[in-house]
Amino acid sequence: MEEADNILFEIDDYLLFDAELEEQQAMQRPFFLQNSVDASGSTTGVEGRGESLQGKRSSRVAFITQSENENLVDGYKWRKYGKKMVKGNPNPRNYFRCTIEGCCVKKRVERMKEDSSYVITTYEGRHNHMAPSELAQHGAAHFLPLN
DNA sequence: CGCTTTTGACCGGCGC
DNA sequence: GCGCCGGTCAAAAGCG
Repeated sequence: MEEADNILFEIDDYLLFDAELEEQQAMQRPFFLQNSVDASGSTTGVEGRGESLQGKRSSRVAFITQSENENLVDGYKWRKYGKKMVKGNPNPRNYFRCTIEGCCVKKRVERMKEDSSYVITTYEGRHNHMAPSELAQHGAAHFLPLN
């Protein structure tokens, strides 16, 4: 398991926002993940940010991590429900769902086609529950949004 | 025994 | 309507 706490707290933070606010928030801090660094020293950057999802309730954010292991620890528990080869990428895409009952957050994980040492993780939706105990033990409140 | 992963089937949207 | 494509289902297998 790769340690990537700096990044993942930010992701968790982001997912607490409403979809309606997403575009506005993204504009105000377009590179809020840019300088996050995981324990191995890899620097990551935002892949996508709050593109307009008019009409849809989901929020979506993707980020890139240079990592051998694509199973990054983000404090949530996920169940894999699919795997697909997508066009133009020799690497498979994996689909996960949050295991908490009633929580419809999904994520997909795939390696970059240009450089397969990078992992792209895309989160979709908002958790309807707090993050599990590990985050709480670290004082997750510290990372909650200011509003 | 209760979960998770695996994997091909299935499905719906979209372009032609 | 048909086929491609991305996303999801679900049965079976795997695992602690």
